Amino acid sequence: MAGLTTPMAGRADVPEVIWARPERTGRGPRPAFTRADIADAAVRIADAQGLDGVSMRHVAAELGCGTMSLYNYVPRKEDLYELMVDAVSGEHELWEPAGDWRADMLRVAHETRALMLRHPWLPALMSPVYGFSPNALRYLEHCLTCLDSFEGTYGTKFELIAMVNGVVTTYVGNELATVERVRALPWSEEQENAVRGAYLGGQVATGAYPRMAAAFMEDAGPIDLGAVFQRALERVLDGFDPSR
Amino acid sequence: MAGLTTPMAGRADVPEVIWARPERTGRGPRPAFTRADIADAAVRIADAQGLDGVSMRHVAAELGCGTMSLYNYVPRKEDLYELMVDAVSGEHELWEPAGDWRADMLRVAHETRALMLRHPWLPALMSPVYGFSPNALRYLEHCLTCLDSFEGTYGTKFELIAMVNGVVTTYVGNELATVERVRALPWSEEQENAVRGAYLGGQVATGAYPRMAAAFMEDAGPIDLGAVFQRALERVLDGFDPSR
DNA sequence: TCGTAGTTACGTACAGCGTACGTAGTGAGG
DNA sequence: CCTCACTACGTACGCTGTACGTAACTACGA
Repeated sequence: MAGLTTPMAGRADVPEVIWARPERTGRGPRPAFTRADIADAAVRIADAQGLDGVSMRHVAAELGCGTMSLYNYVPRKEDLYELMVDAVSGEHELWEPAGDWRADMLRVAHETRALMLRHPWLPALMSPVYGFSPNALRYLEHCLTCLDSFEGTYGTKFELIAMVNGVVTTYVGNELATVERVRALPWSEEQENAVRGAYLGGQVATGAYPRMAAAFMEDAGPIDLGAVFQRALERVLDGFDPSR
Repeated sequence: MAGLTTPMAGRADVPEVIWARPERTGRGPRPAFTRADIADAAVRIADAQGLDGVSMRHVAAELGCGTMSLYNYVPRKEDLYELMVDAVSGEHELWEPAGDWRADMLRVAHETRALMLRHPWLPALMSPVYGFSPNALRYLEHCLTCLDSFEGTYGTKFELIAMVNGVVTTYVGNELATVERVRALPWSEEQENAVRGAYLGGQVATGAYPRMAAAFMEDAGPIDLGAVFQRALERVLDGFDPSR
Protein backbone atom coordinates (compact mmCIF):
# COMPACT_ATOMS: atom_id res chain seq x y z
CA MET A 1 0.00 0.00 0.00
CA ALA A 2 2.90 2.31 0.69
CA GLY A 3 5.34 0.36 -1.43
CA LEU A 4 4.15 1.59 -4.78
CA THR A 5 6.95 4.13 -4.97
CA THR A 6 10.64 3.92 -4.39
CA PRO A 7 10.93 2.81 -0.75
CA MET A 8 13.80 4.90 0.59
CA ALA A 9 14.19 7.85 -1.74
CA GLY A 10 12.84 11.00 -0.14
CA ARG A 11 9.99 11.66 -2.50
CA ALA A 12 7.31 13.46 -0.51
CA ASP A 13 4.47 11.03 -0.17
CA VAL A 14 4.76 9.64 3.34
CA PRO A 15 5.35 11.33 6.68
CA GLU A 16 8.94 11.53 7.63
CA VAL A 17 11.27 13.25 10.04
CA ILE A 18 14.35 14.08 8.04
CA TRP A 19 16.56 13.47 11.06
CA ALA A 20 15.31 9.91 11.35
CA ARG A 21 16.45 9.10 7.82
CA PRO A 22 20.03 7.81 7.66
CA GLU A 23 22.31 9.85 5.44
CA ARG A 24 23.58 6.73 3.69
CA THR A 25 21.87 3.38 3.22
CA GLY A 26 24.55 1.40 1.42
CA ARG A 27 22.96 0.72 -1.92
CA GLY A 28 23.72 2.78 -5.01
CA PRO A 29 26.46 5.25 -5.77
CA ARG A 30 27.74 7.16 -2.75
CA PRO A 31 26.08 10.56 -2.34
CA ALA A 32 28.16 13.50 -3.49
CA PHE A 33 27.23 15.66 -0.49
CA THR A 34 26.42 15.37 3.17
CA ARG A 35 23.45 17.05 4.79
CA ALA A 36 25.92 19.44 6.41
CA ASP A 37 27.24 20.43 2.96
CA ILE A 38 23.72 21.28 1.83
CA ALA A 39 22.81 23.15 5.00
CA ASP A 40 26.04 25.15 4.82
CA ALA A 41 25.42 26.10 1.22
CA ALA A 42 21.89 27.27 2.01
CA VAL A 43 23.07 29.18 5.09
CA ARG A 44 25.82 30.81 3.03
CA ILE A 45 23.27 32.02 0.50
CA ALA A 46 20.81 33.20 3.14
CA ASP A 47 23.51 35.11 5.01
CA ALA A 48 24.66 36.82 1.82
CA GLN A 49 21.41 37.43 -0.06
CA GLY A 50 18.63 36.93 2.44
CA LEU A 51 16.08 34.16 2.67
CA ASP A 52 14.62 34.99 -0.75
CA GLY A 53 17.90 33.92 -2.30
CA VAL A 54 17.45 30.42 -0.95
CA SER A 55 15.76 28.63 -3.83
CA MET A 56 16.30 25.00 -4.72
CA ARG A 57 17.97 26.14 -7.93
CA HIS A 58 20.38 28.51 -6.19
CA VAL A 59 21.35 26.04 -3.51
CA ALA A 60 21.94 23.38 -6.13
CA ALA A 61 24.06 25.80 -8.13
CA GLU A 62 26.05 26.71 -5.03
CA LEU A 63 26.73 23.00 -4.52
CA GLY A 64 27.48 22.52 -8.20
CA CYS A 65 24.81 19.96 -8.96
CA GLY A 66 21.53 19.78 -10.86
CA THR A 67 18.47 21.27 -9.25
CA MET A 68 16.56 18.04 -8.97
CA SER A 69 19.49 16.21 -7.42
CA LEU A 70 18.80 18.18 -4.26
CA TYR A 71 15.55 16.28 -3.86
CA ASN A 72 17.53 13.13 -3.21
CA TYR A 73 18.66 14.69 0.04
CA VAL A 74 15.72 16.91 0.94
CA PRO A 75 12.19 15.75 0.12
CA ARG A 76 10.60 19.20 0.42
CA LYS A 77 11.88 22.72 0.65
CA GLU A 78 10.55 22.95 4.19
CA ASP A 79 13.10 20.30 5.13
CA LEU A 80 15.85 22.43 3.68
CA TYR A 81 14.75 25.15 6.09
CA GLU A 82 14.90 22.64 8.92
CA LEU A 83 18.46 21.76 7.92
CA MET A 84 19.38 25.44 7.96
CA VAL A 85 17.92 26.08 11.40
CA ASP A 86 19.66 23.03 12.78
CA ALA A 87 22.97 24.06 11.25
CA VAL A 88 23.04 27.48 12.87
CA SER A 89 21.57 26.07 16.09
CA GLY A 90 24.83 24.20 16.30
CA GLU A 91 26.53 27.56 16.88
CA HIS A 92 24.95 27.80 20.32
CA GLU A 93 27.66 27.60 22.92
CA LEU A 94 26.79 25.02 25.56
CA TRP A 95 28.66 26.27 28.62
CA GLU A 96 28.40 25.02 32.17
CA PRO A 97 25.59 26.93 33.95
CA ALA A 98 26.66 29.13 36.85
CA GLY A 99 23.77 27.94 39.00
CA ASP A 100 21.71 31.15 38.94
CA TRP A 101 18.89 30.35 36.52
CA ARG A 102 17.98 34.00 36.05
CA ALA A 103 21.46 35.05 35.04
CA ASP A 104 21.96 31.91 32.99
CA MET A 105 18.75 32.38 31.02
CA LEU A 106 19.65 36.02 30.42
CA ARG A 107 22.95 34.89 29.00
CA VAL A 108 21.23 32.32 26.78
CA ALA A 109 18.83 34.99 25.51
CA HIS A 110 21.59 37.43 24.68
CA GLU A 111 23.57 34.77 22.88
CA THR A 112 20.49 33.77 20.92
CA ARG A 113 20.02 37.40 19.94
CA ALA A 114 23.60 37.55 18.75
CA LEU A 115 23.04 34.38 16.76
CA MET A 116 20.00 35.89 15.08
CA LEU A 117 21.80 39.13 14.29
CA ARG A 118 24.50 36.98 12.68
CA HIS A 119 21.87 35.10 10.66
CA PRO A 120 19.10 37.64 10.06
CA TRP A 121 16.83 35.12 8.31
CA LEU A 122 16.61 32.95 11.43
CA PRO A 123 13.63 34.62 13.17
CA ALA A 124 11.53 34.17 10.03
CA LEU A 125 12.15 30.41 10.16
CA MET A 126 11.65 29.99 13.90
CA SER A 127 7.85 29.84 13.91
CA PRO A 128 7.19 27.50 10.99
CA VAL A 129 9.89 25.02 11.94
CA TYR A 130 8.96 22.89 14.89
CA GLY A 131 10.88 19.68 14.32
CA PHE A 132 13.21 18.64 17.11
CA SER A 133 16.46 18.63 15.22
CA PRO A 134 19.62 17.28 16.90
CA ASN A 135 20.99 20.71 17.72
CA ALA A 136 17.56 21.94 18.85
CA LEU A 137 17.45 19.06 21.31
CA ARG A 138 20.93 19.91 22.56
CA TYR A 139 19.90 23.54 22.97
CA LEU A 140 16.75 22.55 24.83
CA GLU A 141 18.68 20.28 27.15
CA HIS A 142 21.13 23.11 27.79
CA CYS A 143 18.28 25.45 28.74
CA LEU A 144 16.89 22.80 31.08
CA THR A 145 20.32 22.50 32.65
CA CYS A 146 20.33 26.26 33.22
CA LEU A 147 17.01 25.82 35.01
CA ASP A 148 18.24 23.15 37.43
CA SER A 149 18.17 25.82 40.14
CA PHE A 150 14.62 26.86 39.19
CA GLU A 151 11.97 25.57 41.57
CA GLY A 152 9.12 24.26 39.47
CA THR A 153 7.87 21.42 37.31
CA TYR A 154 9.33 20.63 33.93
CA GLY A 155 6.05 21.90 32.51
CA THR A 156 6.76 25.33 33.95
CA LYS A 157 10.37 25.16 32.77
CA PHE A 158 9.22 24.46 29.23
CA GLU A 159 6.86 27.41 29.45
CA LEU A 160 9.71 29.61 30.65
CA ILE A 161 11.98 28.50 27.83
CA ALA A 162 9.21 28.97 25.26
CA MET A 163 8.48 32.42 26.60
CA VAL A 164 12.10 33.55 26.53
CA ASN A 165 12.64 32.17 23.05
CA GLY A 166 9.41 33.74 21.86
CA VAL A 167 10.37 37.15 23.21
CA VAL A 168 13.84 36.90 21.71
CA THR A 169 12.47 35.87 18.33
CA THR A 170 9.82 38.58 18.33
CA TYR A 171 12.12 41.39 19.41
CA VAL A 172 15.04 40.50 17.18
CA GLY A 173 12.59 39.84 14.35
CA ASN A 174 11.24 43.37 14.68
CA GLU A 175 14.73 44.75 15.09
CA LEU A 176 15.79 43.06 11.85
CA ALA A 177 12.59 43.76 9.94
CA THR A 178 13.15 47.48 10.10
CA VAL A 179 16.78 47.12 9.03
CA GLU A 180 16.05 44.65 6.24
CA ARG A 181 13.10 46.64 4.95
CA VAL A 182 15.24 49.71 4.59
CA ARG A 183 17.91 47.70 2.76
CA ALA A 184 15.41 46.08 0.42
CA LEU A 185 13.46 49.16 -0.61
CA PRO A 186 14.50 50.93 -3.80
CA TRP A 187 14.43 54.38 -2.23
CA SER A 188 16.37 55.94 0.63
CA GLU A 189 15.69 55.55 4.34
CA GLU A 190 15.22 59.32 4.67
CA GLN A 191 12.52 59.34 2.01
CA GLU A 192 10.76 56.42 3.65
CA ASN A 193 10.87 57.96 7.11
CA ALA A 194 9.81 61.34 5.83
CA VAL A 195 6.77 59.95 4.04
CA ARG A 196 5.69 57.70 6.91
CA GLY A 197 6.40 60.36 9.52
CA ALA A 198 4.42 62.95 7.63
CA TYR A 199 1.46 60.61 7.35
CA LEU A 200 1.61 59.60 11.03
CA GLY A 201 2.02 63.18 12.18
CA GLY A 202 -0.93 64.23 10.08
CA GLN A 203 -3.11 61.50 11.54
CA VAL A 204 -2.17 62.34 15.11
CA ALA A 205 -2.71 66.02 14.40
CA THR A 206 -6.35 65.37 13.56
CA GLY A 207 -6.99 65.05 17.28
CA ALA A 208 -8.57 61.63 16.92
CA TYR A 209 -5.83 60.02 18.98
CA PRO A 210 -5.24 62.25 22.03
CA ARG A 211 -3.06 59.76 23.93
CA MET A 212 -0.91 59.10 20.90
CA ALA A 213 -0.47 62.86 20.61
CA ALA A 214 0.52 63.08 24.26
CA ALA A 215 3.00 60.26 23.73
CA PHE A 216 4.60 62.14 20.85
CA MET A 217 5.00 65.16 23.11
CA GLU A 218 6.67 63.08 25.79
CA ASP A 219 9.16 61.08 23.75
CA ALA A 220 12.41 62.84 23.05
CA GLY A 221 15.47 60.65 22.60
CA PRO A 222 15.92 57.89 20.02
CA ILE A 223 15.00 54.43 21.26
CA ASP A 224 17.82 52.05 22.18
CA LEU A 225 16.67 48.67 20.87
CA GLY A 226 19.23 46.82 22.97
CA ALA A 227 17.92 48.43 26.15
CA VAL A 228 14.33 47.67 25.17
CA PHE A 229 15.32 44.05 24.64
CA GLN A 230 17.03 43.87 28.01
CA ARG A 231 14.05 45.38 29.84
CA ALA A 232 11.65 42.99 28.11
CA LEU A 233 13.73 40.02 29.25
CA GLU A 234 13.97 41.24 32.83
CA ARG A 235 10.21 41.66 33.00
CA VAL A 236 9.53 38.23 31.56
CA LEU A 237 11.91 36.61 34.03
CA ASP A 238 10.31 38.64 36.83
CA GLY A 239 7.01 37.01 35.91
CA PHE A 240 8.52 33.59 36.60
CA ASP A 241 10.54 34.59 39.65
CA PRO A 242 8.78 33.67 42.92
CA SER A 243 11.33 35.67 44.93
CA ARG A 244 10.31 38.94 43.29
CA MET B 1 13.43 63.57 -11.87
CA ALA B 2 10.52 61.66 -10.44
CA GLY B 3 8.02 62.81 -13.03
CA LEU B 4 9.02 60.41 -15.76
CA THR B 5 6.18 58.04 -14.94
CA THR B 6 2.48 58.53 -14.36
CA PRO B 7 2.33 60.89 -11.34
CA MET B 8 -0.51 59.54 -9.24
CA ALA B 9 -1.03 55.94 -10.30
CA GLY B 10 0.33 53.57 -7.71
CA ARG B 11 3.15 52.14 -9.73
CA ALA B 12 5.86 51.14 -7.24
CA ASP B 13 8.69 53.55 -7.82
CA VAL B 14 8.42 56.09 -5.01
CA PRO B 15 7.86 55.68 -1.27
CA GLU B 16 4.25 55.82 -0.28
CA VAL B 17 1.95 55.04 2.59
CA ILE B 18 -1.13 53.54 1.04
CA TRP B 19 -3.32 55.19 3.68
CA ALA B 20 -2.07 58.63 2.69
CA ARG B 21 -3.24 58.15 -0.89
CA PRO B 22 -6.83 59.29 -1.44
CA GLU B 23 -9.11 56.60 -2.79
CA ARG B 24 -10.40 58.90 -5.49
CA THR B 25 -8.66 61.85 -7.11
CA GLY B 26 -11.39 63.08 -9.44
CA ARG B 27 -9.82 62.54 -12.84
CA GLY B 28 -10.58 59.54 -14.99
CA PRO B 29 -13.34 56.98 -14.84
CA ARG B 30 -14.62 56.27 -11.34
CA PRO B 31 -12.97 53.22 -9.78
CA ALA B 32 -15.04 50.07 -9.83
CA PHE B 33 -14.10 49.10 -6.27
CA THR B 34 -13.25 50.66 -2.95
CA ARG B 35 -10.26 49.64 -0.87
CA ALA B 36 -12.71 47.96 1.48
CA ASP B 37 -14.05 45.84 -1.40
CA ILE B 38 -10.56 44.65 -2.18
CA ALA B 39 -9.62 44.01 1.44
CA ASP B 40 -12.83 42.07 2.00
CA ALA B 41 -12.24 39.91 -1.07
CA ALA B 42 -8.72 39.10 0.06
CA VAL B 43 -9.86 38.38 3.62
CA ARG B 44 -12.62 36.13 2.29
CA ILE B 45 -10.09 34.11 0.31
CA ALA B 46 -7.60 33.93 3.17
CA ASP B 47 -10.28 32.79 5.60
CA ALA B 48 -11.45 30.08 3.23
CA GLN B 49 -8.22 28.84 1.65
CA GLY B 50 -5.44 30.19 3.79
CA LEU B 51 -2.87 32.86 3.03
CA ASP B 52 -1.46 30.88 0.09
CA GLY B 53 -4.76 31.36 -1.70
CA VAL B 54 -4.28 35.11 -1.67
CA SER B 55 -2.61 35.78 -5.01
CA MET B 56 -3.17 38.88 -7.09
CA ARG B 57 -4.91 36.70 -9.69
CA HIS B 58 -7.27 35.08 -7.21
CA VAL B 59 -8.22 38.33 -5.54
CA ALA B 60 -8.85 39.91 -8.93
CA ALA B 61 -10.99 36.94 -9.95
CA GLU B 62 -12.95 37.18 -6.69
CA LEU B 63 -13.62 40.82 -7.50
CA GLY B 64 -14.42 40.02 -11.11
CA CYS B 65 -11.75 42.13 -12.74
CA GLY B 66 -8.49 41.63 -14.60
CA THR B 67 -5.39 40.80 -12.61
CA MET B 68 -3.50 43.94 -13.50
CA SER B 69 -6.43 46.20 -12.64
CA LEU B 70 -5.68 45.45 -9.00
CA TYR B 71 -2.44 47.34 -9.32
CA ASN B 72 -4.42 50.52 -9.79
CA TYR B 73 -5.51 50.20 -6.18
CA VAL B 74 -2.56 48.43 -4.62
CA PRO B 75 0.95 49.23 -5.82
CA ARG B 76 2.55 46.11 -4.35
CA LYS B 77 1.29 42.88 -2.89
CA GLU B 78 2.66 43.91 0.50
CA ASP B 79 0.09 46.73 0.46
CA LEU B 80 -2.66 44.22 -0.13
CA TYR B 81 -1.54 42.50 3.06
CA GLU B 82 -1.65 45.83 4.85
CA LEU B 83 -5.23 46.32 3.65
CA MET B 84 -6.15 42.89 4.96
CA VAL B 85 -4.65 43.49 8.40
CA ASP B 86 -6.38 46.83 8.65
CA ALA B 87 -9.71 45.34 7.60
CA VAL B 88 -9.76 42.70 10.33
CA SER B 89 -8.26 45.15 12.83
CA GLY B 90 -11.52 46.96 12.40
CA GLU B 91 -13.20 44.03 14.12
CA HIS B 92 -11.60 45.00 17.41
CA GLU B 93 -14.30 46.11 19.82
CA LEU B 94 -13.39 49.46 21.37
CA TRP B 95 -15.23 49.36 24.70
CA GLU B 96 -14.92 51.76 27.58
CA PRO B 97 -12.10 50.58 29.88
CA ALA B 98 -13.15 49.54 33.39
CA GLY B 99 -10.22 51.38 34.96
CA ASP B 100 -8.16 48.34 36.00
CA TRP B 101 -5.37 48.25 33.43
CA ARG B 102 -4.47 44.66 34.25
CA ALA B 103 -7.97 43.33 33.69
CA ASP B 104 -8.47 45.56 30.68
CA MET B 105 -5.28 44.43 28.98
CA LEU B 106 -6.17 40.81 29.69
CA ARG B 107 -9.50 41.39 28.00
CA VAL B 108 -7.81 43.01 25.00
CA ALA B 109 -5.42 40.06 24.73
CA HIS B 110 -8.19 37.49 24.82
CA GLU B 111 -10.20 39.36 22.22
CA THR B 112 -7.13 39.61 20.01
CA ARG B 113 -6.65 35.87 20.36
CA ALA B 114 -10.26 35.31 19.33
CA LEU B 115 -9.72 37.58 16.34
CA MET B 116 -6.69 35.58 15.28
CA LEU B 117 -8.49 32.29 15.67
CA ARG B 118 -11.21 33.72 13.44
CA HIS B 119 -8.59 34.79 10.86
CA PRO B 120 -5.84 32.19 11.18
CA TRP B 121 -3.58 33.93 8.65
CA LEU B 122 -3.33 37.05 10.81
CA PRO B 123 -0.33 36.11 12.98
CA ALA B 124 1.74 35.43 9.86
CA LEU B 125 1.11 38.99 8.69
CA MET B 126 1.64 40.69 12.05
CA SER B 127 5.45 40.81 11.96
CA PRO B 128 6.08 42.01 8.41
CA VAL B 129 3.37 44.66 8.47
CA TYR B 130 4.32 47.69 10.51
CA GLY B 131 2.43 50.49 8.87
CA PHE B 132 0.10 52.46 11.11
CA SER B 133 -3.17 51.80 9.37
CA PRO B 134 -6.31 53.66 10.49
CA ASN B 135 -7.67 50.74 12.47
CA ALA B 136 -4.24 49.98 13.92
CA LEU B 137 -4.11 53.54 15.23
CA ARG B 138 -7.57 53.18 16.74
CA TYR B 139 -6.53 49.92 18.37
CA LEU B 140 -3.35 51.48 19.75
CA GLU B 141 -5.28 54.43 21.15
CA HIS B 142 -7.71 52.00 22.74
CA CYS B 143 -4.84 50.13 24.43
CA LEU B 144 -3.44 53.43 25.68
CA THR B 145 -6.86 54.26 27.08
CA CYS B 146 -6.86 50.93 28.93
CA LEU B 147 -3.52 51.97 30.41
CA ASP B 148 -4.71 55.31 31.77
CA SER B 149 -4.61 53.75 35.23
CA PHE B 150 -1.08 52.45 34.67
CA GLU B 151 1.58 54.49 36.42
CA GLY B 152 4.41 54.97 33.99
CA THR B 153 5.65 56.87 30.96
CA TYR B 154 4.14 56.44 27.52
CA GLY B 155 7.40 54.75 26.60
CA THR B 156 6.72 52.04 29.16
CA LYS B 157 3.10 51.79 28.03
CA PHE B 158 4.20 51.19 24.46
CA GLU B 159 6.59 48.52 25.67
CA LEU B 160 3.75 46.88 27.58
CA ILE B 161 1.45 46.93 24.57
CA ALA B 162 4.19 45.61 22.30
CA MET B 163 4.95 42.82 24.76
CA VAL B 164 1.32 41.75 25.12
CA ASN B 165 0.74 41.85 21.38
CA GLY B 166 3.96 39.95 20.79
CA VAL B 167 3.02 37.22 23.24
CA VAL B 168 -0.47 36.92 21.78
CA THR B 169 0.87 36.71 18.24
CA THR B 170 3.52 34.18 19.16
CA TYR B 171 1.24 31.92 21.16
CA VAL B 172 -1.70 31.98 18.79
CA GLY B 173 0.71 31.61 15.90
CA ASN B 174 2.08 28.41 17.41
CA GLU B 175 -1.41 27.26 18.31
CA LEU B 176 -2.51 27.71 14.70
CA ALA B 177 0.67 26.40 13.13
CA THR B 178 0.12 22.96 14.58
CA VAL B 179 -3.51 22.92 13.48
CA GLU B 180 -2.81 24.27 9.99
CA ARG B 181 0.12 21.95 9.45
CA VAL B 182 -2.02 18.94 10.20
CA ARG B 183 -4.70 20.19 7.81
CA ALA B 184 -2.23 20.90 5.02
CA LEU B 185 -0.29 17.63 5.10
CA PRO B 186 -1.35 14.86 2.74
CA TRP B 187 -1.26 12.17 5.39
CA SER B 188 -3.16 11.72 8.63
CA GLU B 189 -2.44 13.37 11.96
CA GLU B 190 -1.97 9.97 13.60
CA GLN B 191 0.71 9.01 11.08
CA GLU B 192 2.48 12.33 11.57
CA ASN B 193 2.40 12.10 15.36
CA ALA B 194 3.45 8.47 15.34
CA VAL B 195 6.46 9.17 13.14
CA ARG B 196 7.57 12.28 15.04
CA GLY B 197 6.89 10.70 18.42
CA ALA B 198 8.86 7.60 17.53
CA TYR B 199 11.81 9.70 16.43
CA LEU B 200 11.71 11.92 19.51
CA GLY B 201 11.31 8.98 21.85
CA GLY B 202 14.24 7.25 20.22
CA GLN B 203 16.44 10.31 20.62
CA VAL B 204 15.53 10.76 24.27
CA ALA B 205 16.06 7.06 24.89
CA THR B 206 19.70 7.38 23.84
CA GLY B 207 20.36 8.97 27.22
CA ALA B 208 21.96 12.04 25.68
CA TYR B 209 19.23 14.28 27.08
CA PRO B 210 18.67 13.26 30.71
CA ARG B 211 16.51 16.25 31.64
CA MET B 212 14.31 15.81 28.59
CA ALA B 213 13.88 12.20 29.63
CA ALA B 214 12.93 13.26 33.14
CA ALA B 215 10.45 15.73 31.69
CA PHE B 216 8.83 12.97 29.65
CA MET B 217 8.46 10.92 32.83
CA GLU B 218 6.78 13.80 34.63
CA ASP B 219 4.29 14.94 32.04
CA ALA B 220 0.99 13.10 32.08
CA GLY B 221 -2.08 15.01 30.90
CA PRO B 222 -2.52 16.67 27.51
CA ILE B 223 -1.60 20.35 27.45
CA ASP B 224 -4.41 22.89 27.52
CA LEU B 225 -3.27 25.60 25.12
CA GLY B 226 -5.82 28.07 26.46
CA ALA B 227 -4.49 27.68 29.99
CA VAL B 228 -0.90 28.03 28.78
CA PHE B 229 -1.90 31.25 27.02
CA GLN B 230 -3.59 32.60 30.15
CA ARG B 231 -0.58 31.81 32.35
CA ALA B 232 1.80 33.45 29.88
CA LEU B 233 -0.27 36.63 29.93
CA GLU B 234 -0.47 36.74 33.71
CA ARG B 235 3.28 36.41 33.99
CA VAL B 236 3.95 39.11 31.43
CA LEU B 237 1.60 41.50 33.22
CA ASP B 238 3.22 40.55 36.52
CA GLY B 239 6.50 41.75 35.07
CA PHE B 240 4.99 45.21 34.53
CA ASP B 241 3.01 45.33 37.77
CA PRO B 242 4.79 47.34 40.48
CA SER B 243 2.26 46.18 43.10
CA ARG B 244 3.30 42.55 42.72
C1' DT C 1 -16.52 74.34 -25.43
C1' DC C 2 -12.78 71.54 -26.28
C1' DG C 3 -8.42 69.54 -25.94
C1' DT C 4 -5.46 67.24 -22.86
C1' DA C 5 -3.71 65.19 -18.96
C1' DG C 6 -4.40 61.87 -15.41
C1' DT C 7 -6.74 58.13 -14.57
C1' DT C 8 -8.94 53.16 -15.00
C1' DA C 9 -8.96 48.69 -17.19
C1' DC C 10 -6.63 44.82 -18.76
C1' DG C 11 -4.09 41.60 -22.14
C1' DT C 12 0.44 40.05 -22.92
C1' DA C 13 4.82 38.70 -21.47
C1' DC C 14 8.80 37.54 -18.59
C1' DA C 15 11.57 35.69 -15.10
C1' DG C 16 11.40 32.97 -11.37
C1' DC C 17 9.52 29.48 -8.24
C1' DG C 18 8.57 24.38 -6.27
C1' DT C 19 8.45 20.04 -7.86
C1' DA C 20 6.31 15.68 -10.62
C1' DC C 21 8.08 12.58 -13.77
C1' DG C 22 11.07 9.85 -16.66
C1' DT C 23 15.50 8.02 -17.81
C1' DA C 24 20.24 6.64 -17.37
C1' DG C 25 23.96 5.04 -14.70
C1' DT C 26 26.05 2.99 -10.39
C1' DG C 27 27.17 -0.40 -7.01
C1' DA C 28 26.09 -3.51 -3.01
C1' DG C 29 23.21 -7.80 -1.49
C1' DG C 30 20.98 -12.17 -2.23
C1' DC D 1 25.75 -12.53 -11.57
C1' DC D 2 21.64 -10.51 -11.52
C1' DT D 3 18.64 -7.47 -9.50
C1' DC D 4 17.05 -3.67 -7.29
C1' DA D 5 17.64 0.45 -4.52
C1' DC D 6 19.80 4.36 -5.02
C1' DT D 7 22.01 8.76 -7.25
C1' DA D 8 21.89 12.18 -10.85
C1' DC D 9 19.52 15.37 -13.61
C1' DG D 10 16.98 17.23 -17.89
C1' DT D 11 12.46 18.53 -19.12
C1' DA D 12 8.10 20.30 -18.23
C1' DC D 13 3.95 22.14 -15.80
C1' DG D 14 1.42 25.25 -13.29
C1' DC D 15 1.91 28.87 -10.50
C1' DT D 16 3.68 33.44 -8.79
C1' DG D 17 4.50 38.88 -8.81
C1' DT D 18 4.62 42.47 -11.84
C1' DA D 19 6.69 45.52 -15.97
C1' DC D 20 4.85 47.38 -20.03
C1' DG D 21 1.79 48.91 -23.64
C1' DT D 22 -2.71 50.18 -25.27
C1' DA D 23 -7.46 51.71 -25.25
C1' DA D 24 -11.26 54.01 -23.12
C1' DC D 25 -12.97 57.49 -20.04
C1' DT D 26 -13.63 61.95 -17.54
C1' DA D 27 -12.66 66.23 -14.92
C1' DC D 28 -10.18 70.34 -15.30
C1' DG D 29 -7.76 74.57 -17.55
C1' DA D 30 -7.87 77.38 -21.45
